[in-house]
Amino acid sequence: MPRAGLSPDVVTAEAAALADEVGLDDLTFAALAARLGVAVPSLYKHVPSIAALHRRLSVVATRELGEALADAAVGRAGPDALRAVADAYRAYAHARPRLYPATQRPPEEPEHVQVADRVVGSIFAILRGYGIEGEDAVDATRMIRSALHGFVDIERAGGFRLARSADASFARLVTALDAGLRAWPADSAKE
Amino acid sequence: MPRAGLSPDVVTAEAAALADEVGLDDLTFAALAARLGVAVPSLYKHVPSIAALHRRLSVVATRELGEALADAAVGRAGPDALRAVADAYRAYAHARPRLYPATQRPPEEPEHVQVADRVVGSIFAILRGYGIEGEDAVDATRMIRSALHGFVDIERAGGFRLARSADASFARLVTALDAGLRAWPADSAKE
DNA sequence: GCTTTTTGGCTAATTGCATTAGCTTTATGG
DNA sequence: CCATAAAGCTAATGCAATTAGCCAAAAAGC
Repeated sequence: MPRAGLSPDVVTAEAAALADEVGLDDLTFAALAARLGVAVPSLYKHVPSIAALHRRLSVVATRELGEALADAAVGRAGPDALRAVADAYRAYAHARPRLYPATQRPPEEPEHVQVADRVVGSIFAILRGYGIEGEDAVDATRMIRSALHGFVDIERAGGFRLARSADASFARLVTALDAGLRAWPADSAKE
Repeated sequence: MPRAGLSPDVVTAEAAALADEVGLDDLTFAALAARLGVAVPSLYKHVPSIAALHRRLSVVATRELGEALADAAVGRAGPDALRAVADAYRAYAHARPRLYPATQRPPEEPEHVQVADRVVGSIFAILRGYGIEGEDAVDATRMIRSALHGFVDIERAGGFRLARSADASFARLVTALDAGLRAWPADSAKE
C-alpha cells in the first residue's frame, strides 16, 4: 500500500478546504478521508481526533487572518490603517465565511496563542496613530475587535435582513470607530 | 404507559436547560430523553428532528433576549436607553452564555422573524433619542448590534485574555457608541 | 546493500447518536 | 361506551468517531 503522502498539515489543509464547502459543523472524518483517498482510521495516524482537527483549523484560520491584517497595516497609520485593517478583516471573513468562526476559539497552546496575539497586535498597533495607550488601548482594541467581529459574524449569518447595503453600513461603522478613537477621552476614566 | 405530559414547548424548555449545561453542540436527544424520563424515539412525537429542536431554541433565546431589551428600554430614551439596553444585552448573554449563540441564527418562519424583529426594534428605538432615522438608522442599528454581539461573543468565548476588567471595557464601548451616535453625521453620507 | 525499526496504510470491531417502522397503550372526542 | 387519535415503547438501520491489531512501505542503522 503506497503512502498517500499525508501529514498533519496536509490533512488540516484539506479539512479547511472541506470546511469551506460544508461548514465546520458538518466536517467529518468520513468526508475528509474520501477526499484524501484513504480509509477513515488512517487519519488518526496524523491527527489524534476530530477535536484536535478543529483546534488545528483554528490555528490555521487565525494565522491567515493575522497575516491579512498585518499585510493591510503595512505602511499605514492612524485612520488609514484603521480602515485598511477593518477592510482586511471583513475581506477575510468574506473569503472564508465558513472557516471564519474558527478564528474565535480561545487559544490554548503556544502556537495558537502566538497567531492570536498577532491578530490582536495588528489592531493594537492602529491605536498608536490615535495616541491611545495603556488601559485605554486595551479597551479600544476590544471595542474594535467587537465591532469588526460582530459585524462580519452577523453579516455572515445573514442577520442583516433590511434592504440596505452592508458595504455602506460597514463603511459607516468604520467611520464611527474612527470618530470614537479620535474622541477617546485623554484621561483614563475611573468609572 | 402513562403519558409523560410532554409537548413541543416542554421538550424545548428542557432542551434549553440542558443546553445551559452542555452547550448547543453537545445537546443530544439521548441526554434530553433521559432528563424527561422517556425513550429517545418518543421525542419525535413532539419535535420532528434535532435540527428542528435547534430552530426552536433559537426562537426561545431570541424571544428572551428581545424581552430583556424591551424591559430595559421602558421609560428610557437616548443615552440612558442605550446604556440600559446594552447592559441588558450583555446581562442576557451572561445569564445564558451557552444558549446565547442561538440568538444569532437567521430567522425563517414567521414566529422567529417576529421575535428577531423585536430585538432589532428595541435597538432601533434607541435612535429616536439621537435623532437618527432612515438609512442612517439602519446603519446605526447595525453598528450597535455589531458592537454588542461582538463584545459578548468574544467575552463569552474567553477571547479577552488581558488583565483588564471586561466590565470597564464594556462601559467604555457603550460610551464610545453614545459618542458615535451623538456625532452621527446629520447628512446621509453618499460614500 | 541488507536488516531492523518506525511509520502509515488497512480491516474489523465497538460505541453512541439520529432516525424510522410498527406495535401497544393511554387519552380524547362523540 | 366505543372509535379514533396521540403518545408511549422496542427493534432496527445507517452513520460518525474511535480503537485494536495486522501488514506493508519507508526510514534508519550498520
